[in-house]
Amino acid sequence: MKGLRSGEVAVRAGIGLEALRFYERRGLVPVPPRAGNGYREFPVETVARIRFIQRAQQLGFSLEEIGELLGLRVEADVDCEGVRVRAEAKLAEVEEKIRDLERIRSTLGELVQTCLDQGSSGDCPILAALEPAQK
Amino acid sequence: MKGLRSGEVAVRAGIGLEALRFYERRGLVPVPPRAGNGYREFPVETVARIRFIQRAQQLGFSLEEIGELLGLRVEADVDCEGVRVRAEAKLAEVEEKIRDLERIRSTLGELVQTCLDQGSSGDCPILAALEPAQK
DNA sequence: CTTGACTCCGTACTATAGTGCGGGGTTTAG
DNA sequence: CTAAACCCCGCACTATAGTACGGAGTCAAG
Repeated sequence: MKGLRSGEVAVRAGIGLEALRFYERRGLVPVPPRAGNGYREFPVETVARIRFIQRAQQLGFSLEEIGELLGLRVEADVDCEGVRVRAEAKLAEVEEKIRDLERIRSTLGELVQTCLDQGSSGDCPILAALEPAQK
Repeated sequence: MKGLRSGEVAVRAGIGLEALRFYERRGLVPVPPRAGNGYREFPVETVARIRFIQRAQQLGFSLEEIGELLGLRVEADVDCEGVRVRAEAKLAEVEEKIRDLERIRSTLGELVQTCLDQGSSGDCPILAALEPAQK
């Protein structure tokens, strides 16, 4: 078999044609050889490659980071430690983001509660809280 | 007093000149009158307005949403309920984002742990987990 | 009166992850 | 043989929140 055409790859991986081209330009998907007519002939592994990208994205890695991750998987010898270190860094990032959002959640929750408590008397406590000491 | 000049406003609010122009274009900061020389003369409240924007941003509101929030504060009568409803919606969004990140955190945590457990024997469990059933 | 600081404006660029478009060539089914 | 369906490419555009640039006008000090 000669390989998959772009549309085939896109359908199997569940992405758009344009996204496939985009990944190719970004170097996330190896540039495939061309058939006589200029059509790209993707090796079947390309689909797996794209699924890898999708899963890594779901874990919060950016395309650039995914590129690095893929780069650590060079030739036969995989730099497992490098991968782990990156996963740990991403984990720390995610944890920090969770802390940020928790702070936001509690502030927002308090604001809403205050608003509910006071009923429709006086002025909006939410806007008041956002306002600096009004002149 | 005639009002503040752009640089003055930017310094007091702790933003850049360009950001101020940007907020003005977006309608987040009311278009100020001009002095004879064409310079903008900002009312002092502009600084408070920008601080409002900054705080709302810290709570996760986008500039567009902040625009809506500001719009609810029309004339004398503030639509407190409208504000609360939006705060509640934002709270729900934040909570969902937290849940997403928690899922990510646990997956990432497990991957890292597996990697640490298995030492440097065999292949990288993290990459393996991202890889679909390898051909 | 010149220099430096400040202001104006429109335009373009940054990062992220794609999407959409138009014009062309190719392949396949009827 | 023709028409639909597929493929190619480059370029432009989406959203978000600004930042940067270049040229020009203005203002205050020396």
